[in-house]
Amino acid sequence: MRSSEPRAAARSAPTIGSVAEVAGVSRATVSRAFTRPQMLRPETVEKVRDAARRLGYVPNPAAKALSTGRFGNLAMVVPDIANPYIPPMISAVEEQADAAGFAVFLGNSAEDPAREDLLLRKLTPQVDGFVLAASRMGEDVIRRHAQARPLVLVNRDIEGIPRVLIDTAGGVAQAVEHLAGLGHRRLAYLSGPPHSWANAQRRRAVKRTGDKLGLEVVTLPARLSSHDAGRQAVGALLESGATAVVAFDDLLAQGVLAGLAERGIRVPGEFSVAGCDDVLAAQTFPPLTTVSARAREAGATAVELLTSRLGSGGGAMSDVRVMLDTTLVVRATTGPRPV
Amino acid sequence: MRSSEPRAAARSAPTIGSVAEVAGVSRATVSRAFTRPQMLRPETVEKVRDAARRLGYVPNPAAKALSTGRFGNLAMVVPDIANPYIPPMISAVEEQADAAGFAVFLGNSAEDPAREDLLLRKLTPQVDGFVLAASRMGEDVIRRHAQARPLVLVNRDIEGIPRVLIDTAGGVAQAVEHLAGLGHRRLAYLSGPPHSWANAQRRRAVKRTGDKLGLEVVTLPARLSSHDAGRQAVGALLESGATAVVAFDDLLAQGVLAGLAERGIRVPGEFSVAGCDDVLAAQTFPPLTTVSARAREAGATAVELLTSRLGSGGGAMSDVRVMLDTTLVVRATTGPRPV
DNA sequence: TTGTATGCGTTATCAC
DNA sequence: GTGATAACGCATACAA
Repeated sequence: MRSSEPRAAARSAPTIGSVAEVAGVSRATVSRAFTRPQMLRPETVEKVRDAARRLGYVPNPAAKALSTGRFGNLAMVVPDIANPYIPPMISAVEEQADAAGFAVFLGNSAEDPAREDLLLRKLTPQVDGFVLAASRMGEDVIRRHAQARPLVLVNRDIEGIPRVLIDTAGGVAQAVEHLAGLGHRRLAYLSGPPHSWANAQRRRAVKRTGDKLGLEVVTLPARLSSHDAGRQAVGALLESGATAVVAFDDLLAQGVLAGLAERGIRVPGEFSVAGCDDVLAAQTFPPLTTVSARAREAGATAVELLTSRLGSGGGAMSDVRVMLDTTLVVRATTGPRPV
Repeated sequence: MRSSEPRAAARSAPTIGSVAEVAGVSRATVSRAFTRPQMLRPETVEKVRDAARRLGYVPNPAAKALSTGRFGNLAMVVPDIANPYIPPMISAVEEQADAAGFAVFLGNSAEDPAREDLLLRKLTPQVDGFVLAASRMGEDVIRRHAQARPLVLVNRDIEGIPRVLIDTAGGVAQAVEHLAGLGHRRLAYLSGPPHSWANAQRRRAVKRTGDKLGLEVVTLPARLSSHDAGRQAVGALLESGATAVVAFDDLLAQGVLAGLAERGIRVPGEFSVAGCDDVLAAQTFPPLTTVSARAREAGATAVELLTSRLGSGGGAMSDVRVMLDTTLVVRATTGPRPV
């Protein structure tokens, strides 16, 4: 079956067989020396490891996977890698997975549910589990994938599927209270992606807290999370009569800042702006009041849930739902209501 | 060898055997229906594909890899996924790889050459090739890896290894000319990571162009590419007597803008700032004059090089070195020398 | 054009 | 404690 020339990829990499030969033992013994050393005499283990080291032997994961049905790989699928709250999460997932001995596939769905579904289908046969960040797929589709492989969701709340939720409701509520405390009476919420769990959560939190404090709350659509969308929303924002805005995320908030600056409206003197996710930190001008994100922790936690479940032989746990609290970080874009 | 319970990962996924059974053909025919349809009668192909579809058959990549020595996977390794010029590149790599039928592993070296080396070693046995962005590893180490697997570098210039270089020298030279044209006589270059090819290239371009135009050029170290590093460099910047700065990248430039704003120094009225990479677009205040990046194209090109080389049976081409030109994007942070 | 037989590198089940 | 050997799922020489 082998073509005439050596295979393209691994040309004559040492196999378990060559190690066995050099060590003067059987292939089975070599295998055991790595997977179950306690079954062997210590000196045998040493002998085998020595031979392996000399040959530069590395186990072939494809063969291992074929035999065990386990791959040593995870996949992380995200809606938009360019969104700044994603990379820290990826980074945390990668670190945590690496520490647990897993390599990580990355998939970018570009906010397209169909593409996300396809990605999962293609990745399934070579991963042990998935981390899905802010999945845009339908609940039924997610459930189907969860049946094929262990799967942990981040910022998507589906009962029965392990999930890590960054609970921005608390932080957003604090933002509303903060603005109310500064005397604002009419407040706008600038929406994010419509299918986003986070957006629904934040919108609700603004509304509820605003109602409680007797504020008027208007909700403005933005459709996308982007700088431009924020800038373009400024017109509607000013027409709404609000004196302060809570934006779905920092990108939108930054766009709003730019749009206000263009119109010569001073922040926070004439208008207050709060963001969410704390991804731009103090990088805006003025430094943005925002809600802390904990994206790194969310990623790390998701992998912990996944690997612990994989370790326990895939035994389904009861419903797991981890909430990560958030708090308001007051910087310099919020101030007293203009008089 | 199978343990009593079904394997953890793929429980009874349909195999080529089940498809063969349903379609009433041999397993070899099923295999050929997917890999070499032209060898079969069209109706046979149709019959097989039909059965496969009904069963939801997905080829097992581990078995395929074991048999062919090809994996259908690429790995992309980056120094720091949080650096905003990286995600667009990853995104492009992913798209292009996906289009060519490859899945993508992502590795984050955290700027650590040893970690990068380890990552590659662990990934090697399950990928067909690598894209290394701004690798921090030693040249000999890279060459060794390149011997094990086809490998394309981005922004790292090693003879004999295919590489895609974003040639910011041109854009940076334009920036210096632009500043000279505005009357600046003393100019600073704010450095980036010391082991970075891009940093060396940009520093040289500033120096050379400055010399040519009779400007005084001072080079300031920054060690890191970060907002804070830029802000902290402002003191040294002002002491240097320069009236304009070209920063290694936009992040540094943005930090400089913040540091200047803190001191009440107006941009571009009293000081001019230019960045590089165009990752913040118009998101700074004022919108940043910078050098275009083309990170997406670089990523896509790298994958093209890689897959074309893989397609051609791994036959080594002669030296490949793709340069992507850049140009200056003038926005609002550069202006006439203060009088 | 299609079927048969074999091997890819590993783990696991038996023997010894 | 260790050695044969049969899977795992697929691709391919070879036979028909």
